[in-house]
Amino acid sequence: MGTIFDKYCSKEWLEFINFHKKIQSYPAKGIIFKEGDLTQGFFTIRHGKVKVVSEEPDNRQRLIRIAADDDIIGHRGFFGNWKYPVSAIALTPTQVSFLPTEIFVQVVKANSELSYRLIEFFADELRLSEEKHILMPVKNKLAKAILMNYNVFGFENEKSKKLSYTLSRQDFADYIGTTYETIIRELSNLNQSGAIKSDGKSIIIKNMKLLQKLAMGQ
Amino acid sequence: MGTIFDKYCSKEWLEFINFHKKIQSYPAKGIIFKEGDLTQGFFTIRHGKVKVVSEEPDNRQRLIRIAADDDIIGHRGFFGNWKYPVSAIALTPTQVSFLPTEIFVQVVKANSELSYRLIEFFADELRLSEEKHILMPVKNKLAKAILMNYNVFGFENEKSKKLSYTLSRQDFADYIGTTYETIIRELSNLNQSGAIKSDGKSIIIKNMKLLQKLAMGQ
DNA sequence: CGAACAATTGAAAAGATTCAAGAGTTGTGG
DNA sequence: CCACAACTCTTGAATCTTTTCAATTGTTCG
Repeated sequence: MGTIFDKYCSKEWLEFINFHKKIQSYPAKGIIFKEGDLTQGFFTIRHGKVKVVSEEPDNRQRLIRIAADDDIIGHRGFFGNWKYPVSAIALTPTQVSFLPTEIFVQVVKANSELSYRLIEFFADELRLSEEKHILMPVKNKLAKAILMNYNVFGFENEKSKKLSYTLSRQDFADYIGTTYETIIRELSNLNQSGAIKSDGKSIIIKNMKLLQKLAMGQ
Repeated sequence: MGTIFDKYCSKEWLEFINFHKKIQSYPAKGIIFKEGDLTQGFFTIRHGKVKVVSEEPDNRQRLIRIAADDDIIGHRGFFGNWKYPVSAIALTPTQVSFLPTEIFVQVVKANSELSYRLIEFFADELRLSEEKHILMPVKNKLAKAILMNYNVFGFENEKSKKLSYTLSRQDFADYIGTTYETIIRELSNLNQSGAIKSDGKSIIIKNMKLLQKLAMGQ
């Protein structure tokens, strides 16, 4: 466990990081950073749940990613034109560690193990992003999105199999690239096929195997 | 100009690379590496034109990327489960430099400037991939695809404004995620609006401004 | 030349969007 | 603590875009 820094920096550099990092808190719906802002730094989530979104030309929102404890956010603002290409918004009350850009760059350039892992991290993000291009009916994409919701946020408890935090219909729609009406209809489809039980806002996973099958496009 | 190695490795390491690299040639439609194969190494294109594709569950093809002289290919096979997640296929007769995996990893770990640039490269690839998720009608996506075709392969000559190599209807369809019939229909749309002139297989860009506007979703 | 492949067009069908109207939830101020 | 506003969720019907299937023409290469 722990963040990528904890795992791949030497003790000395970790102290350097701890000296420079700032702890910041945000309420639900709080904006951690905003698309278009100059890249100030790099964030790791201490605890909380966050969505990363991007504003579309047609002022639709696109949900890029969700993140939870120990995940990093803000990395897309690095290495390019040094503006955040996306916004990060807290879904629940969230506490983050903030590391200023120049400190981060210094740490990366000095820790070859860390920079090697960062290549790996970006390569994984790239793979995930490419996977989203696979063409499937909304039903299958939704199954995939629910599994992502589970993978990142987990269950409330093992027994209930209820997601600890369920994305809104609109968030699912923004992730998949469809409308919330369509999400609602497909959600009730998944209900009928017994894959899930959607109870008001929250979702209970009834048949994980089926959901995984659907997510693979079958 | 030159490859990422030429630009960011010391002279000594470049000699090391030159000692270990192998020059390989492929005819048009030749397979440079195949999805699912264990990652053998890393390629830079000496000259030629290449498409990177992935096989879908529904045995459709997805076109991930096109690449030309000095571009790198095969990098998606690194840093994960060490299998190529995609195939690379020559579009025209192509010559590549091949660098075995272990040599590449050795070079990356020893050249911090190179590894920093590789993070940058992957971050750019990620940005490009994310951009493809933006929802647009096929017409606009096609405009974007034609511009990509231009950006990577350029014109035959500045005067004619004819693409030096035009992707097939099927390739455009595989890139955008639609059918070739739809591409044909939208291509004739772009013809009528005066953005392009499609002359048999090849495309002439008539109105670059209009094409760029469409590509931005307007 | 002829076979294989690439491009084109039309018509019917499928899937998703849009618009519209209403029900259920949640949070806040009086 | 209730009431009202704001927000989220749900359902139905018409419409639109794209796909699918089918038939045909054009092009290229051995």
